[in-house]
Amino acid sequence: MTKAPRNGPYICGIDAALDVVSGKWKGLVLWELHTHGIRRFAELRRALPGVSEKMLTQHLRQMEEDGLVHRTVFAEVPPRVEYSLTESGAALNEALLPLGEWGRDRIRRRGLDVVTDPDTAGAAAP
Amino acid sequence: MTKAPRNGPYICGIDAALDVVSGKWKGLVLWELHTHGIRRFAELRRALPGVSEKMLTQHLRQMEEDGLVHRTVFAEVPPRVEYSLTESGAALNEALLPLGEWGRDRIRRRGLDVVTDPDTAGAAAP
DNA sequence: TGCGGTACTTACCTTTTGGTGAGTGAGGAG
DNA sequence: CTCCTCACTCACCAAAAGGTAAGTACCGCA
Repeated sequence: MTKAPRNGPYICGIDAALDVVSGKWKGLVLWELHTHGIRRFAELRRALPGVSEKMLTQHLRQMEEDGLVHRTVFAEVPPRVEYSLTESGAALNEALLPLGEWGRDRIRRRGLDVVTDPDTAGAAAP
Repeated sequence: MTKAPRNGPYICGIDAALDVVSGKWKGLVLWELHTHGIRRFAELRRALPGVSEKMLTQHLRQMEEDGLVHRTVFAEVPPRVEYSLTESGAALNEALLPLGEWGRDRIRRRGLDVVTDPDTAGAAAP
């Protein structure tokens, strides 16, 4: 049987929200799509340092199922697939902003490591 | 050697924040401590439907290490241990509020299941 | 005398998650 | 002619997360 779409039962809203963003790269995908609007598969892959193709497709499919991203396939050669945020995905991103700020604060206070790669540099990080 | 405290390297603040709240019950523990101020171990266990003792202690220890909760042990018989939020933990909770609202919205819109237990009923859920 | 409550720890097991490396099929660059 | 790019899929494996059941030491209650 195929994996059912995540559907609880949940204990509260945070529970439901965390279910949808938990996954090693989902937060980053959300942020990348937020800052760039539309991204192709390979662009996302390059933007996420260390992601495997399998995980990226897996996460993108789940996020599509969860109504967070649009997936548009162009019947071209070479193939082209574009991803962008749905309204719900954009709202989720908004809701994640305070969390990102808390995280940056925490990194500052505790002197934690941050990976800096050329793509991320220059853009305001969440 | 013991598990090192979570310390990145992180790609952004959301990354760091999600690292700290990811864990099946952490969001709920945070919320429970937020709404009640101080809770004992057994109270938390009863408040989280289905949590095992092992997971609860494990999560509480990690959260203590991460500076989210205070742990006060009373050298009494029977043993008494009280948990409460640190300043950082309280700030994290604040940062989670918009996320909780997004989650509740999602539950409403998609008609997802919610577990309702007597303890949670009556309090405003996150 | 035996049970339940207190806050755990430990050993063992299953489930979930993530990573690796290969294959696909057509076009464009060298 | 060969390699690279595109956007995947598939089979297999390793690690992490989580669950189960038992044991600990002491008390109050019946």
